[in-house]
Amino acid sequence: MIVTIDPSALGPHFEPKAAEDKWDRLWSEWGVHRFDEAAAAPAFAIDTPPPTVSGSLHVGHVFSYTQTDVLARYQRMRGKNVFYPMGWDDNGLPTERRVQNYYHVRCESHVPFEPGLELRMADDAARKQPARRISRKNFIELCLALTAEDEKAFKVLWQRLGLSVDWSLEYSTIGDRSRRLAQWSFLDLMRKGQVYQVEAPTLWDVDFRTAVAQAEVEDRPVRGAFHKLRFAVEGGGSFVIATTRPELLPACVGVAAHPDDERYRGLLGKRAVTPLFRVPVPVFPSELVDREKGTGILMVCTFGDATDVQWWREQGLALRQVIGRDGLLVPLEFGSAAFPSLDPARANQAYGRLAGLKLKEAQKTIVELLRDASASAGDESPPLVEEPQPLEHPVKFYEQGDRPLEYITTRQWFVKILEHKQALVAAGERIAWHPDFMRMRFRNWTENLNLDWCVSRQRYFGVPFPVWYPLRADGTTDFERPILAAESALPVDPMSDVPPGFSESQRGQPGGFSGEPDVFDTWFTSSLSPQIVTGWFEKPERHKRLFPMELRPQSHEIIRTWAFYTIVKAWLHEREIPWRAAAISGWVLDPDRKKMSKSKGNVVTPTHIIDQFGADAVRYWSLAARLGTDTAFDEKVFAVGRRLVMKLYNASKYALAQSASEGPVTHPLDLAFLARLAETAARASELLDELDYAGALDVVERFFWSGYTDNYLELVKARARSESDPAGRSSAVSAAQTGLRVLLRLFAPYLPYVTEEVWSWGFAAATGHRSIHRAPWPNAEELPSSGADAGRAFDLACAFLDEVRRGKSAAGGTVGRQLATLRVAADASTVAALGPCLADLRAAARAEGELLEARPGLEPGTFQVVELVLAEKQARPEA
RNA sequence: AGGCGCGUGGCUCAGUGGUAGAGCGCUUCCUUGACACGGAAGAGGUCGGUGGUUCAAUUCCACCCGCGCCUACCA
Repeated sequence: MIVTIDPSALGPHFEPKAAEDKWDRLWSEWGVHRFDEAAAAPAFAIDTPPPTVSGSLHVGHVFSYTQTDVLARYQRMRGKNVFYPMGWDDNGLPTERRVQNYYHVRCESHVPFEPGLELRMADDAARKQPARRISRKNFIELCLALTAEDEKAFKVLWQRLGLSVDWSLEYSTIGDRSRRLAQWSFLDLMRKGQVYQVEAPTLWDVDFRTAVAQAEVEDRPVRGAFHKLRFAVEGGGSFVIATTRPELLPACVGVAAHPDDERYRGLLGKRAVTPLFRVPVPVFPSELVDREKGTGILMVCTFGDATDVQWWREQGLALRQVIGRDGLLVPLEFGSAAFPSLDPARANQAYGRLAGLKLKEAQKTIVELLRDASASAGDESPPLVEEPQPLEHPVKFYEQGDRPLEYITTRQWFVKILEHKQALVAAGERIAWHPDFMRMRFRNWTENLNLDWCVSRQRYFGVPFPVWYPLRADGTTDFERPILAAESALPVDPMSDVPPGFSESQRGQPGGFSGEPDVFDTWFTSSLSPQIVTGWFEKPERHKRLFPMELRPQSHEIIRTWAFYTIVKAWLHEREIPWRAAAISGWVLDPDRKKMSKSKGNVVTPTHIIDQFGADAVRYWSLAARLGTDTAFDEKVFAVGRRLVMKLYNASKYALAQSASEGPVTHPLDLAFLARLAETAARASELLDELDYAGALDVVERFFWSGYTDNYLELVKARARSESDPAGRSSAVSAAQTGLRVLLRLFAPYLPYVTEEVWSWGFAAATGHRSIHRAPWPNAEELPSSGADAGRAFDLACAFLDEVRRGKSAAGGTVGRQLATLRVAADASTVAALGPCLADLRAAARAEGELLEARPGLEPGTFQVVELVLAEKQARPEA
């Protein structure tokens, strides 16, 4: 197959923007990226990460999403029916925060709904006023409006990058379908007994006023101080504990020491008496106490940390919750059964100073109180033993929060995961992680779980629980008998919808009902992305066909959240893994090797980079980076990508400008070239099958530069326009174009625009595949079978040319310089092997005569310039 | 503190049980007929350190050092 085009009709350079606009339009028109519901071809389903649209766009998005796209495009060319959806993760706190800031509003559940409320972005003047209070329904409307805008911006970027997403499969995690499926998931988990609600100490963010899950917690180093407090012992004596949280002293319900610690053995079983509040608390032994830390004996409070919760449970200690949901110390009265004190009047006086304070203020105040008490107690037994000693220690924060998390007793819904630990670890082992060591992240996290999954959030913009509660005759809520929504009614909002068998007038009335005000953790919905896209119970046939999905691409920091919860859901609902393979991408780092993030202000926006270098070049940068590897942002790599695009464009222009009569590839050099190309294609396919797109790109690119443009095209240039050797000419042109046809397809997943552009010049019509992206991936059948070392003649010719170029350069000549004399030595087998290629070698070297002479002793395949004489410089003949 | 990953030319990164690779940058040269948004040639590395296994180690093993990430660490 020989195609001849008129190169003068083409511009000197590839124009990315024009090509991108044109092909985006045509691909959409032709449905190139559509999943075919009816096709018999095997499906390849990709569980794309729905990006959080309220974040800002940056090059990190470009990076990982392009890496997914290249695999989608490859599979499509392999003939797979590629299922490549895109979703938007819009529900959750980031959106709430963005809406609050953008419109300067706050959501309050009791504020009545204002129909038709329209707000604009708040200006400076508006921001000086207190935030406007609006209803939950209005607030959600604003969230939806703003995320719709954000989603548009993302979609524009995805399209500019050439992501071959099937946009007919677009979804969002707050959309009707996602809400219905999330609520259905909840009902299914209820049915299976995998979800429960309990009133218990839970990780709580006092600013957002919501519970959070273990996965959303991170440690941050915080400056604090050890305070040494003296406790009295009932019956006489005293001891000193060390604490970083003296403000929890009123919540102290016990004292713990190590059972083998000689210093405190005598105290075990007695009761200690707290300073200031004079509350007697039990002293008990625990192996968990670190004898080296502090004074080796500590106070147990409700609740300072996770160990306090554990001791409280194990020892059956009293509950004295002093921290409120808002992070302020709650008002309370000592002297009752819950707050016994040997001196209630004094305790109440002390606590009176603390109630209503923020934690930090409370700490300051209590230290003052202790100091005063110490002054009046004299040297004998001061409650505050010495001045606080500063230290830095890790403290748990909600990852989006600003103040430390507290354990606060609230009623929350949990999904059982602890009892499935082993099964979940086993499920993780069945997934092919790329790179493989990422499976360790999953295993470590899963094995070390110590809390069930808290799925309820006291927030607004999220998927509501499909649950109501009956109200007793006395108006109290009966949480033990939740009323579940009917499956056919989903999605429901219990705050505005009415449970079966009730009427709206009974809302909040004794004997009536109340809606569950909480929403799901956003991961509760996001973890259903495979079910959302495949259709699950709505489209059981399609779900069966696509689930488990083939591929989940995502980055490593959300293995413990998104990957983990998705595996949890697949297991709990269907005893299945959600996908067969996970491709874990790295991060984009700024040039100083810091992770790019909006908060650091080091974000590079992708749009101007695409304007400057073109989408293909930007894709090249993303695709040269291997899975799991972080990459520093470096504009030079975009330039390299652009260079490749230009080279591909120009080499194609040249190859397609050749003409010859149709004829088979017969020349040994051409056959050898195609043999090496066949090996390259085979190797690239192997690597892509292992998801190693970067390795495949490296292989293809190397062959393109060095094999195709630097050497092969130079070697056959003369023969390809020979008037005297029509068969040789046909062979050369045919091989050069076959090579191009293969290389273009090998590059197509990486550089979709330039390859499509070139393909359209002639190959589209000649092959009958109007888009290269639906053309078959190069396979062994279309290239001459490569026997053992079938490519040797090509390697030798390249090595010869290399040696001649070196010799010319050393002699002060340039590549194109004619040679008066050229004699090159090689061993006899090499000379013999190159016999049929001599004419090509002469032309490429710009030399006459025999060129090659056999010399014993030389390594086969190596060449040695014996004599090289530059010809006189000739004026170029006028054209 | 544990786990994982990384340490290769100035920079970014491939790679391999048998005399070190690429791109960028650098030096020199070239507007030759696909390409100056290009091309040719060249300089540049005791492959983090110390031991071990081996005929042979940058590659395998052990230990150590440095960096990064994940997890744990709130008394």
